[in-house]
Amino acid sequence: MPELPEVESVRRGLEAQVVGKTIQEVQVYWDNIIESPKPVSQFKRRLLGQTIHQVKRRGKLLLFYLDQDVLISHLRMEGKYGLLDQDAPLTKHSHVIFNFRDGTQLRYEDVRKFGRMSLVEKGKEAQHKSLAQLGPEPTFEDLTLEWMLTFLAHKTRAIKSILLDQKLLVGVGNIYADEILFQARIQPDRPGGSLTNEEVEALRQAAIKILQEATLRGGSTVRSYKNSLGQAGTYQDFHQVYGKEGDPCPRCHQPIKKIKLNGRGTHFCPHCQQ
DNA sequence: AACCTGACCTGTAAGC
DNA sequence: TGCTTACAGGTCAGGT
Repeated sequence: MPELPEVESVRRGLEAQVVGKTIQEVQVYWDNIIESPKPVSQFKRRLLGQTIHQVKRRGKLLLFYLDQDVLISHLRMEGKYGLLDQDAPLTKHSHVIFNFRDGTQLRYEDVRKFGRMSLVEKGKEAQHKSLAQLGPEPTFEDLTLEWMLTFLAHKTRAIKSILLDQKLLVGVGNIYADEILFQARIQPDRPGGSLTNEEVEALRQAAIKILQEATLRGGSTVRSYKNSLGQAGTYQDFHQVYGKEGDPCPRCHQPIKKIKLNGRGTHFCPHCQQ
């Protein structure tokens, strides 16, 4: 579910909630969520006694920095964290529980069970396969026009699909891909390599601006997203095309169209995105 | 290498 | 009211 703005909002909540807490016990109710180490008993044992010192983010990944290890966590479509007292009743979607020495617990809940966690030795997290291939963060310093032009050269696949893989830049998912392409006035099915330099620069500006603005608003809540404090985002109130099929385009008033592109619902204005 | 299609899961809403 | 189908903020293994 969450894209960069939502994950960053979760990160900020978690930073305020769990930094300084020491893990006393771990429970796992759905083994497939734990990627490594295997078996899950190892994952649990290694966490015992470690204190959370920092919560960072890279793309859509959350990174919990502990004494010896880094817990890498991806929420995928429906993952959520929450801090509760240890006597609060579990729900049917509570899959991983971190009990702390102070009597509270961090809970990972995930209706679809798509989320994944890995525990890696501190210092080796950048080499982990979930991190090693990631593109730059969407900032003016990291995401340069030169990089984007090089990356996109000769690419034949649709620009929307390129935005969704995390190599050109990190953090974009299905909502923000549509919003960014609308802002940049680029049709989602244009081959990546066919964009002009001006269009690539427009894409760069749109990506940085929209992801920053959405982060400022705590992300978008379309169905179920909440941060670790239980708060919804408000950026959905500013969506121009996502979820707006049939509505008039905010620029030209022609109806917004929804198509399926590479298996993903895709919203755009056929009139002003060429 | 580059690209596309299922598979992973469950819940909700729409269609009949 | 039921039953069936499509769809959902993501990624990856496997195939062409």
